[in-house]
Amino acid sequence: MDNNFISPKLKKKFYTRDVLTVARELPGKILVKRSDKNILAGIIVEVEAYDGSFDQAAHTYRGKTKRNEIMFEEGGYFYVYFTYGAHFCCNVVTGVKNYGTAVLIRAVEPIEGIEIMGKNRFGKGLLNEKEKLNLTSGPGKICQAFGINKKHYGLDLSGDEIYLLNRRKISDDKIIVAKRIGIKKSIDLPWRFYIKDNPYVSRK
DNA sequence: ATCAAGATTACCT
DNA sequence: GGTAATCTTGATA
Repeated sequence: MDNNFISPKLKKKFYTRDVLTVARELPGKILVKRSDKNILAGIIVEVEAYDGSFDQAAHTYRGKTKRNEIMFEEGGYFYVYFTYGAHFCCNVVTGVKNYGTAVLIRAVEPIEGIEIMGKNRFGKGLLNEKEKLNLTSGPGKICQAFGINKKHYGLDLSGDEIYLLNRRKISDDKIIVAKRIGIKKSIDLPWRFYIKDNPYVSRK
């Protein structure tokens, strides 16, 4: 096991800042999911910011509902939603209470528990190169590989089940800033951040 | 009660 | 490149 795992867990303070600040710093951090049976982990390589105060693509744009209520809490909670009849997507809530902001985790590079992720995604632990690249290169894929679902809605990221670990910040010249993917409103906001040339990024 | 849309993915040509 | 699959949610009546 490499020294990624001695990195400290990101604390409340990290998440309670402005959503774009947090989104910019998330690539390079490590997503961890722990259970009594195993540890799954991956380096975040792609994210998108959502801000309900004026961003029409955000789930919080039209106010609080049962589905999005956790996004109106202060930063540091896990927002999981279900979409297209098939996929869960996971987010990190940011900002202060009542802001309605979060960062969607769109892709990670798997580093721990790859065999279990393979079983969750493809029903087998031994993967070829193509399958490995397809493990967690999209928001729905991450949740399937990590076994993230509705049960994890609203988890506190300072707890022990799901959390992020710090790592050195990725330098600006290695972060690509782009328009977000898969939305039909507020499409021009440059709120997607991903690591340059990383093969696990969902799309160029 | 009904309905349309969706922060996607896998599979097709 | 394009599109079917699939069902929860939120909006409207």
